[in-house]
Amino acid sequence: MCAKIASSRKESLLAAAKVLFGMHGYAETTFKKIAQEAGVALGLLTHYFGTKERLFLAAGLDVLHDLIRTEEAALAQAQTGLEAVRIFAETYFAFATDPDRHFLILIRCSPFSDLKGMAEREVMERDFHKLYLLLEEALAKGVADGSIRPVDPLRTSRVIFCNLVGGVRHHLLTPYATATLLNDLVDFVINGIAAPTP
Amino acid sequence: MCAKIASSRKESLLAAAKVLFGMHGYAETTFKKIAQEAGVALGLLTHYFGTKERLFLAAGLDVLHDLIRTEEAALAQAQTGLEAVRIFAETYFAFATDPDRHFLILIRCSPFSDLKGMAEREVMERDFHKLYLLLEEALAKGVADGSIRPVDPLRTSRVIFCNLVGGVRHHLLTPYATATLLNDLVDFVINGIAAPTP
Amino acid sequence: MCAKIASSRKESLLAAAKVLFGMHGYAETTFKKIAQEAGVALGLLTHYFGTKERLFLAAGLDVLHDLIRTEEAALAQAQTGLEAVRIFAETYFAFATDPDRHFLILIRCSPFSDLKGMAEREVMERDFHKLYLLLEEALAKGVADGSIRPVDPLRTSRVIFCNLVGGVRHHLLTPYATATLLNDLVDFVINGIAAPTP
Amino acid sequence: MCAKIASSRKESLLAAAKVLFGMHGYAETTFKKIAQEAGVALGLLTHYFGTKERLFLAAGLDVLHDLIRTEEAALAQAQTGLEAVRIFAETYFAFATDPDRHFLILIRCSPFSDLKGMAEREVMERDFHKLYLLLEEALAKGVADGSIRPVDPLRTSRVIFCNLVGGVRHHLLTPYATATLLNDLVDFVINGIAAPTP
DNA sequence: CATGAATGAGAGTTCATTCAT
DNA sequence: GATGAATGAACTCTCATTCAT
Repeated sequence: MCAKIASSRKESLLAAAKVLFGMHGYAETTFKKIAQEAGVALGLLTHYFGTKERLFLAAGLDVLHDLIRTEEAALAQAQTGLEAVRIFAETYFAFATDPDRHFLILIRCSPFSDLKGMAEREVMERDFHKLYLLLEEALAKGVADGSIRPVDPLRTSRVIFCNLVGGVRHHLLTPYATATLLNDLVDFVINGIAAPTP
Repeated sequence: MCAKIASSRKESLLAAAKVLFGMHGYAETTFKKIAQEAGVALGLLTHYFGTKERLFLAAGLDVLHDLIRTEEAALAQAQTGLEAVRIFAETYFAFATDPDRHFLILIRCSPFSDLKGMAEREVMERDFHKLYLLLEEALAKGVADGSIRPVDPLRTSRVIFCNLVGGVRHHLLTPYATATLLNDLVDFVINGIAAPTP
Repeated sequence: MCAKIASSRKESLLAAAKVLFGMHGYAETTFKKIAQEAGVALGLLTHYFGTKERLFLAAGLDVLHDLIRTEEAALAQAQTGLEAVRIFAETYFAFATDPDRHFLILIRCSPFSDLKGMAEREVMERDFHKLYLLLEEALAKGVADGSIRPVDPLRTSRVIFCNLVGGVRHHLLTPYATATLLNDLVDFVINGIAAPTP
Repeated sequence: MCAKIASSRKESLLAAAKVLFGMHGYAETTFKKIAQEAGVALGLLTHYFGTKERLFLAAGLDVLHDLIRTEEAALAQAQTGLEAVRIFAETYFAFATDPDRHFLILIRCSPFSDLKGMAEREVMERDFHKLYLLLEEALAKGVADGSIRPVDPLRTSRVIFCNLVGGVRHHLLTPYATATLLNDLVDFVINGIAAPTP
């Protein structure tokens, strides 16, 4: 029980960090606010996470790993490579738009974030790279099974990721997203890579 | 002469703000650093721009207006709608990757930025919207002149902008961009909307 | 056995405290560092010693009592009063420069230390006074046995202690000590008090 | 007048720092206490002195330079080398026991202090060395003019400084100083080096 | 217009001490 | 006895903003 209590305090802090960093960003989120939101003492933040930056990274990595696991589970259902790409994109958007997944924190500390000076940025970059690999594999598989045009998997994975990243940022941050934007992007991507039907 | 000196001081501050905000972000950039970079007195910042946020916005809007003017000039050369879309995308990327244009500041204060609490965010959103309109007009023109498939200009403009935004962030912020990414994106977009050739 | 374990834990803490307080001073030394250095649980510090100040004092007194016992044992060998004074000074310097004796902690919590606010300072002052008495007795003995000029034992003991304290601080803390300083001081003191040889 | 006001704020802080660092030591003295004692805003401490350590050093060096100037002025009156040594010692003690000179701060940040980790310790050590040189010169002069026994000036200067340092610490920090201690030390030193009178 | 000294609230972080287990 | 998670006051230092000159 001791372990459980300790664990729950740490988890409360991590959860509060995800919410507040996600909603208000790094600079606007203070230790005080996080501790109050989590309902625990201020000092526990340093106790468990060391520094603000490390907490930020921990919160982001937690969501990132969740996303990777979710993608892997979803991709297991795909029959063809083209189907895998569609599933990847749809799962990505579903995850990003589910408030309970706290994708916003990831927007703020991913390699796409504005935060440049972040120490241990490499950890985030390395783990984020795993997502690209999943997409690359799906593309290679589709080229092999004939469901996808003979494209370069590496270059095409980057092009597709631009669609995903742009879509999520439009949807979550701007007033410019149309109601169908995320669906339109999936269609745009699939049409762009699908093998021609004879 | 007196007015000229004052004006050059104000411009020095704005230029320094673009550089520093762009390189180090909002929170990391202080009045002191800006004043030192510009080589003028600290108090002039408040004198000319009021608050830090207003300076940030002024710097961002300056770049945004520059971008809009640049797009308008480039689009004047386009014959067909499809050509206009290509020019729009290429000009956007060329602007974003030209260090002298200080696009980075725009990344940090555009509606795609992580900064939510920004007052006067609407001003930025309103002016940014003009870019969307330019792209929408190009699409509508292309549909009309037959160079572009019969797509919905509004929805398609958002899809294309996702490609532009994702491309710029990949290129400027992450280690994942391939050497051909920006060209690949232009091709991907053009192929996705071009009218079929008989 | 249980008592032995407890005792060894307490002793580990005291030893670690001597080392760390001696090397880095009172403020720089934390409970965490001491517990880690000793390899025992953090809570045992309060358990055994109450407060940080009490631990500091305990560590200092331990070294002080060691010094007093060492002086007493050494003085037992002296034939004349003058010889006793010489032995006292030499023993003092030998003790202070032996790393295993942890004299540094004594420098930091003796009445010569900069630490003014120390509660229970009187305990330290009272026990430190015993050293002065040993030196006073040696001087009185020397005056009585004719080996020392007819000086006032009290006043002269203070003068001699100034030499000892100054010597130790030069040697341990500053870059100004010459290689022969401690020997020079013994000679200077002995020459200053020795009875003239006819 | 602008310069005068600014200067007086800075001087108030330095004066308050001397008093409080001297009375309560480095760790116990906080920015808040210094600013309150000086009657100025907290932020001015960083504004003028950068960090706490730099302020500490500035306060100590200010007193040290005052001491050096005082010694130099006093030594100008000396006829013989022996007289110069006596004047040096008497001036040192007079300075150290004058509350208006704030010698206590020097005790806490001189190379004889317990503070080891102090950055820029070398500055203090270098300037402190000038005192040793003054004493060495006096000794060399005395040896040359026959007022002092043929001693080694370097080694003897260190021995004498041990007397001064030990004397000041006894007087200022401990309850062991006799009423005549500082005079006794001057006599002890002079007797120890004076050339024998025929 | 121009300057930079002055302000003080608030930030992240440290740490002795407590106490439930 | 032994543990280390938990607490929160206090610390140093930052910085946008003000304002007298």
